[in-house]
Amino acid sequence: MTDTSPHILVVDDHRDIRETLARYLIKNGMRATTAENAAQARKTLKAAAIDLVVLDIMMPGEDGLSLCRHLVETGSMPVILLTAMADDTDRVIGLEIGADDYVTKPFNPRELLARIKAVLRRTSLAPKERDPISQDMLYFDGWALNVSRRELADPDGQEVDLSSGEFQLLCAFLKRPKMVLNRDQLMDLTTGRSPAMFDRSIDNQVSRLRRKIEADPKDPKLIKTVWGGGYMFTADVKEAAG
Amino acid sequence: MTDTSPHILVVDDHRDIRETLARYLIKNGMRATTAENAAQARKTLKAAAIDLVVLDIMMPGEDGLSLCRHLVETGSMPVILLTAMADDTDRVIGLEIGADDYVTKPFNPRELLARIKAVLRRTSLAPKERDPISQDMLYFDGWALNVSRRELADPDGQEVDLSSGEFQLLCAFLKRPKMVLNRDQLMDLTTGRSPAMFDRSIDNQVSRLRRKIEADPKDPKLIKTVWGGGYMFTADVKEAAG
DNA sequence: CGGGTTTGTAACAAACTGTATCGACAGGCG
DNA sequence: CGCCTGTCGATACAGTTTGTTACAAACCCG
Repeated sequence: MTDTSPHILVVDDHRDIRETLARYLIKNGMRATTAENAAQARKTLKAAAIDLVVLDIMMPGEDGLSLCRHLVETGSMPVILLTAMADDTDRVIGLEIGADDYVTKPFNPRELLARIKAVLRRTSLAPKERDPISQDMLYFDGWALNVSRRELADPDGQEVDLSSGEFQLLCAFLKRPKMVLNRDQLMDLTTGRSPAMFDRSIDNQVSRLRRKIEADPKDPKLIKTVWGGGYMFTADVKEAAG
Repeated sequence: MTDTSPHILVVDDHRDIRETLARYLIKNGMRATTAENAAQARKTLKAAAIDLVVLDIMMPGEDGLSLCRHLVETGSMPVILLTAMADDTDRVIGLEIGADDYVTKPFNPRELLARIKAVLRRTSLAPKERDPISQDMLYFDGWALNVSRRELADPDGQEVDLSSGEFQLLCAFLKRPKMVLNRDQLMDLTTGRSPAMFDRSIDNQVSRLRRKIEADPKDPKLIKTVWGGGYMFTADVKEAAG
C-alpha cells in the first residue's frame, strides 16, 4: 500500500504480545522487529531504519515513558504508545509528552494497524505541507475530549458518539468556557454560515448535545441557558496540547 | 440583539443606495450614518464612535480603496466592501488589503445585514480568544474558493454549492496539488477517521465532486485518477491570504 | 396574574454520506 | 492477442444527520 513497506519496532516485555503483533504486522505487508525492553530498543533503533515505534510504557527497567520522551524530543520518530487499561492518567501522560497516538490494552490488532497506517500517513506528507496536528485533549468535569480523534469519553471512560455538528458545538463551548455566546456567534463558530432569520438550529443542536453529556438534560449543569442572551458553558476546562 | 446597538457608517456616492440601506439598518435595530465620499467619511469617523464601515470602493474623488487600506492599516475598524458587479479583480483586491468581507452590487439588504452581524460577531469576541480568521482564497483553473465562507465560484462567477464532505475533499486536494494522494491519506485529510477495510466512500466523494467542478466528468482534467495509487489534483493552485 | 417573548423538544422532511452492486477498463501473463 | 484479476465509475439504496416547523413550557415585565 505504501511505496516501500514500513519498518515497525514493537517494544513490549510480554513475549506473546510482541510476537503476535509482529506476525500480524508482517502478514499485512509491513516489516517488524521486536524488543523486550528499552535498552534493546535503543540498540535496534541505532542499527536499523525504523519508521515507527510501538511502545508499551509500563515496562520493568528503563521506563517506556522516558524512552518515548527521548524519541519525541530528539527526532521525528513517530511513536504509538500501548497503555495498560483505559487508565486516564497514563493516557494523559502519554499524549502530553508528544506520542503520536496511543492504544489501550487489550487492543484489537486491526485497530492498531489502522492507527499505525494513520500515523505513517501523516508523517509521510511533507512537513511543510502537513497540517498542524492539534493533538490536544480537553477535559471538563470528568469528561475527556480528544479533538484530533473526535472522540469523547465520559467520566467512566466510556466512549460517547458525537455527530459532526455536536462535536463542533462542543468545541466552540470548550474554547470559550464561562462566556455567554449568542446564537449568531455559535452559528459562526460551528458551521460558519450566516444564520437565517428565525433559526432554531442551534437550539436543536444544544438540545441534542445536552441529551448526550448532561446527567439530567432537564436540569443542565454544563450548558446553561442565558435567557435572552444565548448559552454558556459553565464547567472548568483544562487543555493539554500534544 | 447586541448589548448596545452597533453604529454603522455607510459610504456610497449613490444617494438612494446609502439612504435606503441606512433606513434598513435602522429598522433592524442598528444605528446608521451615511457619507457620500471618502472625505466626508473621514470626518464622521473622527466625530462619532463607529463600529463598522460599509464602503463602496468605486467612488469619485479619493478612492474607496485607499480609505479602506487606511482603515485596515491604522486601527481595528471592521470594513465591509461594496463592489460593483461580480468582478473578480475587485473582489481579490478588496480581500487582499484586508477588508473583513465584501458584498457585490446589486446586493440583497438582508444578506448585507447578515454579513454585518457576522463581522461584528467575530470582532466582538476577545482578540485572544478569537479564532484566527483564515480569510483566504484559493484559485485554480479559473475557479475561486473562499475557504472561510465555504463558497466556490466557477470561472463565470457563478456560485456552486458544495456539501461539507465535498468541500473538505476539495480543500485537501488544493492544499496538496500535483501530488498523488491515496485513499487513506484522503480519508485522513477529510474526515480524520480511520478508513474501513474496503471503503469506497472516497471514490464516491471524488465522483460527486467531479460532477460539480469538471467540465466533463467522464474525462476529468482537474482530479486525475492514478491507477492503483489514488487521485491527484493537477491544476495550478494560487492562494491569497486575507 | 396576564400577555408577549423566549426556549425546549418532538416530529417531520430534506440532504448527506457510506455500502452494495454491476459493468467497464487497465495491466499482467501466457 | 485474449483471458484474468484487480481497480475504478456510476447508480441505487439505506442509515444518519440536520434544519424546519409546531406547540408547550418557562420566563420576563408590567
